[in-house]
Amino acid sequence: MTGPAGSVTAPARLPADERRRQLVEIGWRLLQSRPIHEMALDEVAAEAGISRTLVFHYFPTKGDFYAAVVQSAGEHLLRPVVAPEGASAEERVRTLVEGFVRLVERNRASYTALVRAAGGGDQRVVDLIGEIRDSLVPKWLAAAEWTDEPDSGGTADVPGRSALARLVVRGWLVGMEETVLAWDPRTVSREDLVDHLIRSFFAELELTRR
Amino acid sequence: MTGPAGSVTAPARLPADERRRQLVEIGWRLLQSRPIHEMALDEVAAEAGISRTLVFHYFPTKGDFYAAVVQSAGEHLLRPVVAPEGASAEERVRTLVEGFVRLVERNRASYTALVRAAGGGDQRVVDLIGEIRDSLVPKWLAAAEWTDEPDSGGTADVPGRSALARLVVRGWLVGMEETVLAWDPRTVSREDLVDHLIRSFFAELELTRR
DNA sequence: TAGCGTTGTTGACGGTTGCTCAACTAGCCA
DNA sequence: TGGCTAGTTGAGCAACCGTCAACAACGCTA
Repeated sequence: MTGPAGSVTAPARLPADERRRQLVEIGWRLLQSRPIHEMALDEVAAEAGISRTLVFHYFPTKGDFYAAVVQSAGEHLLRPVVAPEGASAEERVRTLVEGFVRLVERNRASYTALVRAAGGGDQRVVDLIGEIRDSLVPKWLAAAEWTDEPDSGGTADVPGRSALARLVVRGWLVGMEETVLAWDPRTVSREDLVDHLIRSFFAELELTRR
Repeated sequence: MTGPAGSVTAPARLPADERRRQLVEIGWRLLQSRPIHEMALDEVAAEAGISRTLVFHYFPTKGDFYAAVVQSAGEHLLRPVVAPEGASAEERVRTLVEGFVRLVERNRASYTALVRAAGGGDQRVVDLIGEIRDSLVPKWLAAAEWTDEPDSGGTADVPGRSALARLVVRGWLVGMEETVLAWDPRTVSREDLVDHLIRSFFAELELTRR
């Protein structure tokens, strides 16, 4: 009903990759206002000023489109959360934690939308979010300067204690996600939250040592 | 294609509450084989041997039905996880952790289905899962014999340090959920997992103390 | 300029599903 | 017999996913 956002004239003829990017960008924008399974491809098409059929031309199925959106969203959201190069373990972890808290503070809608998408039903999307989480584990382990004990006998088949560490860090990350999302600044100060998360991370890691 | 599970004859005329229970039970069963938003009410109706319309008679909307299913599932799954009365804090927490691990081991499909439903889109369902999680927090705090420090000045408006404890436990619970679900017995032994979770819980709690 | 292939684009159609409405039917009591 | 209550249903509407065959703009060659 409302005219297309960009050009008011006839829908421009776009090269494939640009159209793809445009659609993903629109999907990402829409995802922030409604849960993923309530976003109809009709809406996306209308927003882009093209026919629904064209969307299916670029993304053979709804799930493919959602997967592309989630993938892109994950990258954009998590890119700014990085640990500084030359700093102590404590300082690096602090930077990561604060980066994440800031991310949630600034993009709450986007982030919950992304996480919520994990349950959206489409298996590809669920797996994708799992992979994104997995990819975060080494980042955090590296920030804490955690090194696998070489004498623990870790191999591909018989992993050492690091398997526990990775598992634990993954769980801790999800817990932190939940904690920050459920956090109410009126009952717990930002400082207390960040401090606790940092110490909690190191404590958790230390517990896996023996 | 396959005939109805129960009676082969004409669909029995059931009293309202029984029909409700039957439908919820069917929904619960179906939920274990497919994600929640892929479960069509058609299927539920067919399984019960009644018309789709009748389902809408009992549950005015799809969301209402899902909410009922999730509610019931949550209760059934978590009921057996309880801490023994006269035991040490350590022993009580150990029982809870082991109860939960056993729950996941035995009902992996059901449990993932339940958790996955948290992102299913319907706001009622999301809230419901949140409430279920909230309801677990006091259970775990009690098991650890955690008492709010009376001098910390906690009131309804200005909660004491216990607000942090509750928040942290909530996050920890979600993390544990994730950890146990992602756990692979071939790389981490059951014993190591349980031990770590117990110590992690107490450590986390202790960290909120100061 | 005409011809032709490549590629972005579309309208129309089919099938499924959430949800509504008016009506039918089985029991039960006067 | 009549009538009320309560469980149940078929038909139909609207929204949405996905398919198919065709149209239209652009580049290339002659």
